[in-house]
Amino acid sequence: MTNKRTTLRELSQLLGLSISTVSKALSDSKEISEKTKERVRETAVIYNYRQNKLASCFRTGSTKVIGVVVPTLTDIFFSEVLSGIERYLSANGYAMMVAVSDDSISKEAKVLKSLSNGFVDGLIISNAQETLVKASNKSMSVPINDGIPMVLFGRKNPMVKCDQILNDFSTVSFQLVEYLHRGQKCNNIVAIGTEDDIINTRVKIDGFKQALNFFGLPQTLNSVLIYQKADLIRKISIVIEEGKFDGILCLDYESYNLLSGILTGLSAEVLDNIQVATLGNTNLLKRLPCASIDLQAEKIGQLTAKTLLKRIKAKRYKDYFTKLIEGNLINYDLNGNIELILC
Amino acid sequence: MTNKRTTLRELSQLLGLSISTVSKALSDSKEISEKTKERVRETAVIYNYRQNKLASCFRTGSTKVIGVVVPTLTDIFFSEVLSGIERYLSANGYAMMVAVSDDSISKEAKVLKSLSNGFVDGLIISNAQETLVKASNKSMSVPINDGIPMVLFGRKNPMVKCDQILNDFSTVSFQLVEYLHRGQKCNNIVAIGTEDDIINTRVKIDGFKQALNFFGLPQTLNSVLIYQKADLIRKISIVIEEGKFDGILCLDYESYNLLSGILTGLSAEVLDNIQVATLGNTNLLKRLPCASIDLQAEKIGQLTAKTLLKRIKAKRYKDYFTKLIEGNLINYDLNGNIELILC
DNA sequence: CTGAAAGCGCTAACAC
DNA sequence: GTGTTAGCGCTTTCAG
Repeated sequence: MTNKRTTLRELSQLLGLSISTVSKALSDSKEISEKTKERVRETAVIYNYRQNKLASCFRTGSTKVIGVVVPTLTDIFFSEVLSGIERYLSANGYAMMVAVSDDSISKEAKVLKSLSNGFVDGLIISNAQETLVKASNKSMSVPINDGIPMVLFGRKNPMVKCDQILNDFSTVSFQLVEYLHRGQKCNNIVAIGTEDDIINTRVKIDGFKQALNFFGLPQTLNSVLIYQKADLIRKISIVIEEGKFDGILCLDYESYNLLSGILTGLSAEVLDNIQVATLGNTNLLKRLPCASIDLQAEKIGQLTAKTLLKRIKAKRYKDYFTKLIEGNLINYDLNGNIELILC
Repeated sequence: MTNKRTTLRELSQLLGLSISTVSKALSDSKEISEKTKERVRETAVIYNYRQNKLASCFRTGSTKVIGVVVPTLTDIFFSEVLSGIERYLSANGYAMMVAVSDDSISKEAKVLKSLSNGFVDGLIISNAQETLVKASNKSMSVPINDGIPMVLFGRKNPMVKCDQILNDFSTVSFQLVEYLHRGQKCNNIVAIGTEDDIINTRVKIDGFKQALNFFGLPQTLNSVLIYQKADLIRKISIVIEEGKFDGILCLDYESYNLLSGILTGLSAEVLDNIQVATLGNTNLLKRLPCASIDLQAEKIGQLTAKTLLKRIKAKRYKDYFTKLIEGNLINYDLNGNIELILC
């Protein structure tokens, strides 16, 4: 119930020792005799001593706190990455501050500025859409100027020289086309997606087109449908009605969800002639049986955190790398069974 | 590129002013003349001065950081609450540290201890399942002893005297039964759920049973099916096969998902005779057309944060309240249309 | 093995 | 309007 916390000074007076001795004793320094350490520890417990972290961080200049900035918290990809980051950090004695950019440059700039004031030892960032589309350096210049160790994930930012952990979306798309064509004998494949994450979507489209070329599959203006949600629903419906495609590749979670809604209303006859493949993890695949590539978000989080801690420990400002994470191709059926197809 | 940051002292020497004058000037104190302020600000910009937050927090004793502890980051309910918390906090000049308990007492104790060392001005917690089921005080005693302002959300903890923001799950269940019975003419209703969040599930079952009694609906041993995932799938399948129930109430997201998977395989004939109602927000309702109660997680987050900041500002250690948040009953169809039924 | 002392960078009471 | 000063609680040389 004590509101005022015991300080080192109080403890030292209680014990008849100097502050520095008590400090060393509590941090288990070998300069201090075991007997003294024991006495100090006992008294510390009795008086409910708790180190003032703020003071020690201030003194040592390091907080063991990592700042994480994401575009949103309600997208399962970012939730899982965050989960991986938290797991790795807390296992290594670090804590995590979380801020949200809402995909806006100004909010991102604001939170990065406020995180760059000494409170964090390093930053993990997935940039706002606006920052990337406009190639703005407004938000990133602050932490960069301050020389704060930094790792990016999820969305490539060519303007920033630092480690970046990204999905290998080009390969992911390619693999899904391969699955649809070779595995499911689809010969007319359409890719659908929203405009929400256009930077990554472009990479996915590249992989998709490469695959179409590679397998000698037809490619028209309608082979790639990228629209905003409402328009996409309309376009998909039309395409399905026309019945020209036998394979559909969903480039993001949202388009998969929209597609599911549309297909649910249709007859088994129609459904039997359409194969679906999508990006996404098993938490999301609750409707259509389909093939999917798990983006390994949790793993990305852990790797990102690991990379950052390494950078913090060994401050070398070169040899930055961009790591592309492969996806796991899985087959998901409605009984919840999961089968790893490739790896 | 400067790695060493400019300090107030350096700035003051550069300007030929005292440290305190510079400090006051930068915080726009009215003690300082406008002319001096302008000079100071200019020089600060030129030399890229950035306040050392750690030092000022240490000095003032307040960090404007709130610690948030949740059982998991990958559950959409907690993601949305977190999103609401972040929104409110950042709009009010606060930052957020996030830690995960993984529903374990020891992890919760660990993170709460490390958050209670002066780094945060207040705590927002949704307790670990284990803490609540075992009625353990191991994790909460540390912040309570330290007198850190604290608000709980999502899971009632009767052991802790502080503000608690909870869902009104009893009423939620009642309303869904009312919807199924009065609106959809169901007369044999079964409630299904997992064991993941047993504390809240019990409250939901209470509301469910009250409603059955209130509306004079039949109640048997099989009216409530609470099992672990695999068993639940089996039980649901049996119940549907028997065809005794015309209404199904899903008590959590997971059971809704499982049910969706099971129903998808069935004939339209069977489906037409079953009405589904569930707890959950629109992000989750992507399969079955159904009625649902949105738990307003984002709103809960904002209210929780608001309550905490109020407590921090006016430190009164009494009049703690428990607020029950009502849900919004909505109707969801497969076109993504949402209709507010009540509220 | 223990203690004295400096000081991290800043704020705020108080003096001028 | 500006400067002086004390000190937040801790770590860390350096002396003894």
